[in-house]
Amino acid sequence: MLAAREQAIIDAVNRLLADKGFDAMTVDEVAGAVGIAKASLYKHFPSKEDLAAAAMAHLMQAAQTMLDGVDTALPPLDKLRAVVEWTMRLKLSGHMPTLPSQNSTLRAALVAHKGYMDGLMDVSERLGAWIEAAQADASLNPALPPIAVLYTVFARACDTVLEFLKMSDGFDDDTIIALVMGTCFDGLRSR
Amino acid sequence: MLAAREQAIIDAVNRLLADKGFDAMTVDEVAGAVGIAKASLYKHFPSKEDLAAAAMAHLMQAAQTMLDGVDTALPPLDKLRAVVEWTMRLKLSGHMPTLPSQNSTLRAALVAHKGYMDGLMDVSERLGAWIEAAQADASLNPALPPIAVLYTVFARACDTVLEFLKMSDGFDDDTIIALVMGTCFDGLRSR
DNA sequence: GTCTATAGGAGGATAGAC
DNA sequence: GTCTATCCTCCTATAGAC
Repeated sequence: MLAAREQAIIDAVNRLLADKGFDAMTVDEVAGAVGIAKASLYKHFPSKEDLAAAAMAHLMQAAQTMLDGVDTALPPLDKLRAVVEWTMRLKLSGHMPTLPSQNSTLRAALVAHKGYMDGLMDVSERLGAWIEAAQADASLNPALPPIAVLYTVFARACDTVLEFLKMSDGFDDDTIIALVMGTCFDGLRSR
Repeated sequence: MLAAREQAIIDAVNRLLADKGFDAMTVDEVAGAVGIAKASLYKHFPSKEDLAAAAMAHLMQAAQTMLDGVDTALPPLDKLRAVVEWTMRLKLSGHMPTLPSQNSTLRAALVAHKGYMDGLMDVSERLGAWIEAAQADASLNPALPPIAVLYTVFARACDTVLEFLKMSDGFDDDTIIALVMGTCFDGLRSR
């Protein structure tokens, strides 16, 4: 009941963060989307930053669930492909919250949020293991530092190419996914 | 004299936009950085959005100058590499202004700014010609729609991987450039 | 064109009743 | 825990003197 309400709040924050970003999102809008008063919102979450942190923690949970669902029999490179595709579909469908990387009070709220940090660590470690496995079987370029690969995967969540291609009509979501998956794993050059 | 002052304003805006982004940048900060009163600023530029548009127009001019300087004897793919490298070095050095892509009043100011739009068109067309030439000689993957390649090049200006790698110490700028140039053109997979 | 001073409004957060 | 009403700070923009 209380959990259900808080989940509704987090869902609204997720949508608004994906739509307009943290700065443009107002607490009034969140309250309006949930259908409660702003003061009630502040009984559940003490600040706007905490709202965003809760949404990001929820995103990490979703990521963990997705990782759990990846077929363990797949070659490691294909596991990574599945993750990148999931990330991009989330973004294309308007469910990927975006945060400004420069805002320091926001970063403070994020690192203070145990659920978010634990989720992020877990996701990073599991992806890191797949990356190293993919480099060990030489399907992934072994010359790349694993951390650079990890960040490149994470960056698909912020990729402006997706929205640009979505606006320049003529591409449906599947085509966009195929294109950006191609440039991500195979690069721009001919093979 | 007036031009010099306006150039100083634009330089300050450029730095602040690169540092904190449009929303976090305040007009007071811009005035303070230039060393004039806020009201004086508004005699030169009628709104905060116009400040940003002027900065972006200046960026387009810089891009055009850079394109002029690219050796015409280079193969088209290497011309594109030079552009991507220039973009990333600008970002790493803190001179790449970043604008929120969702802000509608800001977009209106941008499309209303003739200098910016003309510069953007010119840059896009010249890059487009290089992209098609690189696909014609098969150095660039001919299966990719040129517009997708163009956006992928533009996106290097917003790439979060650069700042992430810069923060996770152990990489200097040249190493970061080499890594991201590699993933951009050659992809994550082994060749 | 520069300044000081201020209008005007948006938005995060809170008081206090129920 | 929900509401209404309000506080207060910050920020864009302008008025008006010099």
